[in-house]
Amino acid sequence: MSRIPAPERRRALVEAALRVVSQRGIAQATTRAIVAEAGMSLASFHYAFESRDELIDELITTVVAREQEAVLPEFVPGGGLAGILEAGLVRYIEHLKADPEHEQAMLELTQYALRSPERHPLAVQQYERYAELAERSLERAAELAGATWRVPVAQVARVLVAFTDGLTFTWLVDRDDAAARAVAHAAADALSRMADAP
Amino acid sequence: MSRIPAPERRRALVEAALRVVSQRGIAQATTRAIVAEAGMSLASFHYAFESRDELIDELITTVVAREQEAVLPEFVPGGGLAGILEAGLVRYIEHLKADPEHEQAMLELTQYALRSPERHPLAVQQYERYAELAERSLERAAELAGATWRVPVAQVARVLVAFTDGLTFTWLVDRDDAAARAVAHAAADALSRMADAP
DNA sequence: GTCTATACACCGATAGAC
DNA sequence: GTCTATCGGTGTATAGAC
Repeated sequence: MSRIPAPERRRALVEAALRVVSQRGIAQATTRAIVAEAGMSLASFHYAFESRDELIDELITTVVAREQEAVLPEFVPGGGLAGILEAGLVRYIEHLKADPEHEQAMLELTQYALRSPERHPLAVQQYERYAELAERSLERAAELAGATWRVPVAQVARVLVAFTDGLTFTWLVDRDDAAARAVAHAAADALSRMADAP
Repeated sequence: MSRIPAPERRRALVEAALRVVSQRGIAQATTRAIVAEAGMSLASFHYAFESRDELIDELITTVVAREQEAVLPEFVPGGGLAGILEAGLVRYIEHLKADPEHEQAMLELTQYALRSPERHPLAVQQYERYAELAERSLERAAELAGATWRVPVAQVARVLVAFTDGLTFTWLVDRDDAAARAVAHAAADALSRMADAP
């Protein structure tokens, strides 16, 4: 393979690693599996990265950094705040169904990070990022509904993250769409009660 | 080591495996680590079990079978259904704080099971069991409050399981007790609205 | 810089002495 | 039945030819 600058090679390996983790799980994401996915030789890996751990760390930070707001609230005429939130959560469910492996990979990476003291902060960062994204969505939702958050939005955001996590985890187990929608409905209801309607 | 009947040896190995998974994670739960924890030789393992996979399967089924109702609702005078549910969830948080590694182990075992088609049914069974336990708690809570579930209890139970999972996962990341209580409060609120007050 | 070949540790599993 | 010793395989990481 021709000469590729190290940063580009790192990016390619991170992308390959994400695909392997998504498709086969973190336990199967060995350096050998990753370089095979990237179409590289094993030695190239250790030219670009010090160790497998270094790659996993970069994988987590990369994938978290580019995480977008999954729940973009849209105006739902007559739905009120609860309706807007529920629509957002239903859209998240669609996103989850479209790429379940990605969400499963994220959960696995989090759990992996939780197991080592050095990596635990990565998981914390990850969830701070999630909370930040949730906060922005909640602010926009309240704006659309003309409502005001009674509880600090940051606090509401953490509840939303927890609800989303639970929804994701249980859906990954049973793949029950109706149950997921019931969770979305209940969660939207609970969240909307943390705001004052206009 | 003196002669131990096979079933007893299996039990001892399952208990050792649970301790290893709890303390170090499933990735570190190798047969060698497990027999060391159990104080046995490596060969004894394969006398009691065909393979490591067989042990993991038995670990999951055993630990799920003996799972108790974590949330035992108690009567909270004047609290109403929401108060009873919230008190139950707060008690679950206490349980989680008392033995975080156990809940983390359960989540890891579930995720591990999700990754192989043969084991996926184990995860489904696990969550059916959770839902069953949740259902009983919800029935008792409604009874205590003199309320009636408007939505089928089985459906409410699944929402409760999802909320509990999300609460667990996020708390394991940030260890933020106040945030967990906020989730408990919101969840109890949402659940109570699925019932008719007397 | 990139490869093949290999070092070395540890994995699950087993053979064979007792 | 229980052990020690070992097998074959795979993991991460590296040496050395090109």
